[in-house]
Amino acid sequence: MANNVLARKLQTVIDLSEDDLARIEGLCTEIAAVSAKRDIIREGERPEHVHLILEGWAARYKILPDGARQITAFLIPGDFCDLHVTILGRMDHGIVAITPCKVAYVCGDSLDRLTTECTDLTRALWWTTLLDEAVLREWVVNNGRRDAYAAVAHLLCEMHLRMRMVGLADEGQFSLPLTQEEIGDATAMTGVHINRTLQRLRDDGLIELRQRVLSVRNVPALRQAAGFDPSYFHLRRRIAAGR
Amino acid sequence: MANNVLARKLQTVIDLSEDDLARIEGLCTEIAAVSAKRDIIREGERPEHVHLILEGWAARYKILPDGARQITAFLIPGDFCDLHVTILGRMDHGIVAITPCKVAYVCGDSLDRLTTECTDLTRALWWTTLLDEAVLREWVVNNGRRDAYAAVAHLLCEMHLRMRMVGLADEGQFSLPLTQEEIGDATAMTGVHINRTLQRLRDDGLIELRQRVLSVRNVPALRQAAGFDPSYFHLRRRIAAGR
DNA sequence: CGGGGTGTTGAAGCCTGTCAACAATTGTGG
DNA sequence: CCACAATTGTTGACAGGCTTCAACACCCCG
Repeated sequence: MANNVLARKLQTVIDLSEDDLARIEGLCTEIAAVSAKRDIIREGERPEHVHLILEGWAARYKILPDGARQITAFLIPGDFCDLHVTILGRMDHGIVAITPCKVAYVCGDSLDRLTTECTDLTRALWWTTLLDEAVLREWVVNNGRRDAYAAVAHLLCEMHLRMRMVGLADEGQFSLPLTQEEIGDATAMTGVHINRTLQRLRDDGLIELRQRVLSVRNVPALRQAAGFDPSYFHLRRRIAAGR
Repeated sequence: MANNVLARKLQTVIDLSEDDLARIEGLCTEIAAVSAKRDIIREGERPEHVHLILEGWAARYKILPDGARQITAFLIPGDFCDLHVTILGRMDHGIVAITPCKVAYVCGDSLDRLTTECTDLTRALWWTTLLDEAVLREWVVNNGRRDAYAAVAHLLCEMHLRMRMVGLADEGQFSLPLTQEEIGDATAMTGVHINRTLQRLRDDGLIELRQRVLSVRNVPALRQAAGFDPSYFHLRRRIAAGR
């Protein structure tokens, strides 16, 4: 398994040559540490670099006029924060570190060079963007048509699969460093109701969640409760399976 | 103003040369008519062509296990249905024609040729994809943190601006061929509640909606009620303004 | 050891859903 | 062009899921 999280993620869709691996590694030379609750990028900024999460969790969010917060994505190692800014120019939302993070500052030029020289890698980067979009569509469904129980279950299924994709989950257990309030800001509910919902998921024997570690007790049952169908990830067969 | 809807849309972000216009026109040679309520593409399909809406409205949607439908996007003239399928391969959702539509079947090869030969046009196509993503983030917010009144208002603001971008709205008035049920499937509410919400918007003097034509009586007030900030469209200044 | 953030619990209220009936509009076939 | 059917819009009463508010327990960190 590759050393670099981004490489591990891309390997879920294409095979990488030694040269590819070296190029990816070469993108991640400038690294910064961001402490928890600090913004990695703020709305309105025009960042010069593209930010790539190497360690820790972060969240995309929007703040509404009344002060409410909606998280529109969780970012885990291997995820780009702002691949789109190279074209759109300006951030239309903020990104905050949930845990302490290590973030790579990828220079736009080296990305450009990569996209002209390696068509396979370029396709894989396109894929990450389109995957983000597919995940986002699923979040619309989550906030729209699923009740609390299914929505929370679906979020857990998604994060489980994504953590597995980058080798950060083993046997149905992985680090989930979210407060109930943060889960609520993602699924559009209050922390209080997330609390009650997690209790039901626990009581039903689907999960265990202690000390910020989630254990999925019963993958098929959790997926069923969530109505989770991993095909929107467009993965090779093996990885999409529960374990 | 360009004749082709896609060209009009792209002109909101870049200037197009005569050559560019001709190339865009050249993409739209094979055209099919799809009648209302027919699927343009079904979930699971692997379309050979990329579909581009030339006339009419369509909707991206997902069906949940219990049969509920969530619309994740409305597609209007100038919108691509499945630019992503060239990379992801398989549709993870369906697209249905809301009104009778004219759809261009764009051949993947001619798109590939365009992307290797015209860097500006390629950037503009990237932009359309990234814009779709920005809109999707706003829909997560809509289904999550906005109440019925603000959510419906926001949807109307969005569609108004998008229709203006392709020259299909004049002076705060445009064709909105949606049933209240369809608006409900987009904003995650029932048709009944959409009905009551639209009445409130009417009573408050913000809109008029008759015979599938929406008149925005008071653009600033509607935007205020929605918490609508057009900056997520990343447009040139003039177009983003209300009229 | 103390304090701030986080998790937990209960009671009350509101927004939206559900169901059902009817009105209005649109579409269709003769 | 009319008559009928089907879809869409409208209204009311009632139910329910989630929110709000508030108090308290817990836990980790300095």
